[in-house]
This record gives sequence, C-alpha cells and structure tokens, in this order.
Amino acid sequence: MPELPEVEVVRAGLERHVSGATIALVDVLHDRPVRRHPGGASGFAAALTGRRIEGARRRGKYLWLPLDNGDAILGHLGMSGQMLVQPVDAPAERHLRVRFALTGTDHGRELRFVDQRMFGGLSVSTGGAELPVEIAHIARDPLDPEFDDAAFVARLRKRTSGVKRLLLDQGLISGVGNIYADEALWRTGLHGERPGDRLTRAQGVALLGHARTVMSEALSQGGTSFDALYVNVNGESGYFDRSLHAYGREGEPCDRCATPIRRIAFMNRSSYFCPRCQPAPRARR
DNA sequence: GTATGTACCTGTTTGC
DNA sequence: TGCAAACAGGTACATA
Repeated sequence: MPELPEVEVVRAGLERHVSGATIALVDVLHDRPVRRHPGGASGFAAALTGRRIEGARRRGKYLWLPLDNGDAILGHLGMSGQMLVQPVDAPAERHLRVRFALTGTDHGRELRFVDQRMFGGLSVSTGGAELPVEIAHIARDPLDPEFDDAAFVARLRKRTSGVKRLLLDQGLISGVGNIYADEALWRTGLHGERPGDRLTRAQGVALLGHARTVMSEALSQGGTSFDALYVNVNGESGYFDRSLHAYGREGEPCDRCATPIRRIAFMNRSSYFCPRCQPAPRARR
C-alpha cells in the first residue's frame, strides 16, 4: 500500500536508474493501466518511443518522469503498483502491465510497471515536465520544503468534515493515506471524526507535526510493507510496519494506556484508534 | 466551493 | 468441500 514514503523510495530509485535512458520500445500488456491516456495504448506507446527520460519527480503519491520534449510520463501506483528496473531477460511478473525497453543506461535493464489490482496507472502528460496539469490540484506534501504550515492549519480549521477525511484530502495535504492518517491521529490523541473547525490551532499544528514525523520515520526506514505487493524499484521490501501504534492492531493494547485498540468502518475502509487516548467528539449542538 | 457516497480492481481471507 | 461475501484503499466522479 504505497503512501508517500514508499512513493518517494520509488522516485529516488527511478532517478538513479533510468535518468538519461532513452525509451526504445513500449509494450502495453494490459489497457487498464493506461486508461487515463487520451490516445489509448497505441497512442501512449507512440508518444514515448524515442524519448529520453530526464529525471524522476513526485507530488504527493503521483510520480512523473520528465522527458526531453517537455512532456512527461505521469504515474500513480494506486494500491498495488510497482515500478521495477529489471534485467531484460528476467521472467515476466504475474501482473506485468507495461514494459519499457531502454537504451543508454544500466546496460541490459528495462523499466516495468507491475500492478495487481490496477488502481494505478500511467499516462503521457503533454507539456508536463515541470508539473503535469492533471495533478495541479494536488497539494504539496508535508515533507516538501515549500509546504505552508500556517495556511494548512488555517484551512483545516475552517472545514466541518472529520479530521481524518481532511488528512486524506489530497487537495489540502498530499501523501497521507489510511495508515499514516491513523498513526498521526493516534500520536496526536485525536479522534478521526473530530470536525476540523473544532480543533484548536495548537492541535492543528501538533497533528501536522505528527503526520510529518511519522512519514519521515517511515521514509528513513525505506517505507512500510505488509506483503509482497509493495517493493521498491529494486524489488526490496520496506519494514516500517513494525513501528505502527494503531493501524492493523485491533484488540491489541494501546502502547500508551493499554486499552484495546478499536476498529471502525470509515469511508469503505477501516480506522484504528485508541478509545481512551482518542475519545470520540461530542455531538455538535 | 464544500460535503458525502460510490465505482473502480483482483487476490486472499473469512463465514456459512 | 464449495461458494459467496468481506476486505484491502487512493482517486475520480456524481450528487446535493
């Protein structure tokens, strides 16, 4: 389940391994991952063949590879996407969707997009080398030096939605997914259903600080991984899951107060929290 | 603009 | 044993 730290690990790997490479051939094995590309699979391949990859950039959980003509390959890993740099003769992965034959770097290797559940995808962003227009609505992430802390807290405190939903709103703050949202809320001692406009400024600042910290820690450890679905660009799994305090720990004692962690349904997924450290908000009058 | 709910996907786990 | 339902969850989109 790639969130920001995992995507950043992938970005750094791509920067190192495919920058400067030229795309010799594009093979789309499944149409679904290129569904967002206007020209479909054939248009996708045609737009990329012969282009040189200039680097690897990221905003939130989106990745893009700027190209030598000012366009970019825009990608999202979704739930289960992987970007692998593999030897050309390595056997095809079970869920291999798109392969890019490369020349000009890392002799004998190619770039592969592998995605079991196909929530992720790739497209060509015209003129998107600097910042693809398709993701201009995505906010900066809290690890971005230009992230505006005060503006975020102010916006957070004007919204009536529950604070967990706000953390997952990529237009407000990007890169936070279900796992790190639960962890940041646990660390702050806030219930996810607390409305944004009922937070004090100090609570908003603290929540942002914890979100930033939990993602920094995960990044320094190479990202979280619960199964084989996520691996970084070299096929190496992260291991941050050992450090989680709330997510996935239903029934286990809270690390602060020993009260059993509870799980509730939220937006068609799960929220984990300590009912004592993170009391539910009182009903609005 | 804001709030809220749902579709999209497939492999694995759980329940009857 | 076998089948169905639940589950994992980021994002785009629809609706109010």
